[in-house]
Amino acid sequence: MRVKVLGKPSFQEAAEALKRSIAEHMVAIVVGRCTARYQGRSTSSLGEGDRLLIIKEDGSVLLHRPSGYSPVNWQPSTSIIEAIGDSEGLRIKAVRSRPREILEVHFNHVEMLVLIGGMVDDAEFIEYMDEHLIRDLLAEEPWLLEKGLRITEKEKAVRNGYIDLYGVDSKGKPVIVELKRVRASREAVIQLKRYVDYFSGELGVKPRGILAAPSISSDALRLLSTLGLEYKKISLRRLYKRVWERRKGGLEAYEGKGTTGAAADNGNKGRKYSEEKRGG
Amino acid sequence: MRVKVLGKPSFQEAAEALKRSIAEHMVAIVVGRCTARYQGRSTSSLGEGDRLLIIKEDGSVLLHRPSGYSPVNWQPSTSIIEAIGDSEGLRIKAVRSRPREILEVHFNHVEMLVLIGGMVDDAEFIEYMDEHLIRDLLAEEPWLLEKGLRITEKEKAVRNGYIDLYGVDSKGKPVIVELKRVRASREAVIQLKRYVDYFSGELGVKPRGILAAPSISSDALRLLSTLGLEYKKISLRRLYKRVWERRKGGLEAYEGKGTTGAAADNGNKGRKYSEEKRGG
DNA sequence: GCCTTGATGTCGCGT
DNA sequence: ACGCGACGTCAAGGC
Repeated sequence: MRVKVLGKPSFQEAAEALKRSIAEHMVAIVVGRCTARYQGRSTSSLGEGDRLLIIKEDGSVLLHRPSGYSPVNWQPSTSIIEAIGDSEGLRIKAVRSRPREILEVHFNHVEMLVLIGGMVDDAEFIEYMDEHLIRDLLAEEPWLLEKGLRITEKEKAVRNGYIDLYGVDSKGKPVIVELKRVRASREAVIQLKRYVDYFSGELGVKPRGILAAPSISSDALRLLSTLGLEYKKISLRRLYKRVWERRKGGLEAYEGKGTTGAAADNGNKGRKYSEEKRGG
Repeated sequence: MRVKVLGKPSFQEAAEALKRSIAEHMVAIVVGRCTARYQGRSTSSLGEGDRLLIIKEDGSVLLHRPSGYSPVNWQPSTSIIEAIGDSEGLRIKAVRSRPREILEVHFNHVEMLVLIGGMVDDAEFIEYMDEHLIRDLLAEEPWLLEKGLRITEKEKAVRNGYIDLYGVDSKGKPVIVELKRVRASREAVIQLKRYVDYFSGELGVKPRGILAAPSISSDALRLLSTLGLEYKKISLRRLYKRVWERRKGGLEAYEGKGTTGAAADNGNKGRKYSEEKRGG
């Protein structure tokens, strides 16, 4: 990591440094006073204020105000970036082709410029208990959802979208499970309804529809019963514990999806889960 | 704006500086090598790498990798932040109470620390052509949507949600308009269907359902016709031009919603639009 | 490329 | 606080 700091550079100096930094895929931070204009999917204009502009290695551009989580203006990684410095100020223009979007940031004061080269970050980001992992666990251990339930397919593609879990209950009735890792809203109910409708129409059989979530809004629950669907409460904490036990127990790897490094797809997409334990 | 830069500070120095910066609501940037752990709504762990940590005035925490739009880990503004520096490293812990979330970032190398005090940013952020503005324009000038259409209500609350525009067509038939600023997908069609169904059931009258959007996916269009609903293409560019003309023409203010500064709610929420011009 | 879904989504508004 | 919908959502995965 090589860091270079320019304090109160001239606009020309700043522009030159930025150009080099962009060409060499460095990370640049501009601290100063600016305005911004955006045109593309929407149109916005931002008055003058003190901000933080970050240009990343891949050309992502983030303009941050002194407060708040989200950038006030930005450009995703696919953008082409220009920096122009003249007597009037430092202009940074980031253009994206598809969709066509232009972000222009105009600094009339640059307090500081930081250039960072050679940042190395190959590390794996592991996320536990995303929906994917919950789905895999419940596919392997469907009794956590309901006694006697047998799951035959995960992420089953249907015309309408994707069914999280599909299977058969103890009485031989088909079951569609829609999974949410957060409180279920009306939207989730509607999503489930869609899949159930598809099956009713396509196969002539009305399957049970189960919405599995840690909690559900009262409105959603009401709608659910109106539509003849079911709610099954799940405990993320309990599922997480179960995943952890499995990993310790040396069963199959439940590593969670890594954004970098080895993926943990255990490749049993079409596998049938024949044995149903009654260990609950 | 006061900026202070510490190059390769000791962990203790860095922690002290950060504590001060947090207490005084400054903006701080840490450049260095770190790992991170998060636990709360989800759980994640991030291996060692070179990153950018930003702590804002309101206590927002953003941990950015050298690439990509979104932070790899973060904490929104409501968090309480601790900084501890010892021989092993610099630890930053950001805790949020509701929901309970903890983010810990552990730097084993600090390349640079930047502290920025007194950032001033009161500027207004103006966004043109969000859905709200389009809705207001079309409510005022419904002939842009269809000749003879009369809009009686905006954002009409019904059991199912909110109808963007509600009115009556030239033949006296009720019309429900669902508006999308972006390409309409199947979801939008389903949303519209819901409202139409509500009206059919509740009032015993089947209204026309119009999906107004700049474009529509082929699947969504197919579904739309199956359901007996209509698609009306709108041109954002044209609408934008119209808004601009109105503003220039000195009609009512169409300022777009400002996140800071004066809001532009022209307060005609329940207003009826009696006159229908046939100027199209 | 289009389409669909998930997300620690975030944000803003209304009740 | 919850509920709900928009977002320049972003990002990933299928086709």
